[in-house]
Amino acid sequence: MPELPEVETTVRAINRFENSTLKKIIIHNRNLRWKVSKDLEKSLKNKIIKKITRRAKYILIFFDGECLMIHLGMSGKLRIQKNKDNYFKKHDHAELIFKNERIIFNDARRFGSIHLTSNPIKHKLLLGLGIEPLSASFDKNFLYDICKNSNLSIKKLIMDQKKLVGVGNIYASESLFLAKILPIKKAKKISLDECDRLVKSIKKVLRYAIKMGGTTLNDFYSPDGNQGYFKFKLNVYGRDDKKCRLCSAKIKKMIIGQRATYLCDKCQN
DNA sequence: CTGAGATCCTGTCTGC
DNA sequence: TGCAGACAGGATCTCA
Repeated sequence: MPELPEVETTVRAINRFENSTLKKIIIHNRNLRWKVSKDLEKSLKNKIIKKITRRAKYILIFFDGECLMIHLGMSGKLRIQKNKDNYFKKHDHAELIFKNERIIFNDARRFGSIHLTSNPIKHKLLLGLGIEPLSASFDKNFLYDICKNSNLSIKKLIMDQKKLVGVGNIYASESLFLAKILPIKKAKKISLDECDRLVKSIKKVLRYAIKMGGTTLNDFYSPDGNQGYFKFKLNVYGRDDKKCRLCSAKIKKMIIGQRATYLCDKCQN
C-alpha cells in the first residue's frame, strides 16, 4: 500500500491541520516497528502544528522545535474522525486529538513507526535516504550514474531507498512496464537512453497515481475516507495471466528478491 | 564495500 | 466449514 503516492495522498488529506493546536496525543500500543518514545505525549501536548510534509515515505508533522515522524510501513494508514464519533477500530495504535476531530494511526501488521525528533534532517532513518523521484535532480544522468556500477537488477535498484525513495513494489513494476525494460535486467546493462525512459516513466506513474489518490488494493484509504483509484490504471501489477493492454500477450509473474514482479516479456526487454 | 536472505506481525485468500 | 499454508504494499539487520 503505502508507497510515495499513498503517503503523498495522506499528507494532502491531513495538511488542513496546519496551524491547528494538537490538544494531546494518545498512544495505545507502543510496540510498532520500533518502540514509541515515552516522552512523546508530554512533548507535544497543546502544541501548534506548523507544517505537514513528506520526505520519502515518511510523514513529517512539524511543531515548534519538534517533529513527529510517521512511517506507514506495509499496512499503516491514517484516518480522520470526528471526536463525537467515538468508535474504535482494531489496530488503532495512536490518536492525535484536536478540538473537534482526531487523526488516528491504524496498522494491522505494525511495520509502521512513530518517532519524535527535534531535527528530522539529522534523524538516522532519514540521513541515508536517496533522491526524491519527483525532484528535478532525478534525471537520466543521475540514474545512469547509480546504475552503471551496480550488480542489482534494475527493479531492485529503483526500490532501494538509499538510492531512490518512494518507489515500492507496485510502482516499480508499473514504471518498468512503461519504460519497456525487463525488471530482471542488470542495472549495469541499462543504457542512457533506457535511463531516460525509466526516469520519465517513474515520474509519470507516480504523478498519475497521486492524481488518482493512490492505489487501494486491500485496504488503503486516504485519511478522509476516499479510496485510491490508481488500481484501475494498473498495467501489470496483479494482472498475471491477463492480457497486456498494449500487445495482448499474457502478463507474467516472477519473483525478484522475494517480491512479486509483474511484466510483459513481449513489450519489455 | 556489495548483495542475498531472514525477519518483524496480522489478515486474507486458496486449496484440500 | 475448517484448517494449514502461502502471500501481502517495507525496510532493517546479519552474514557471506
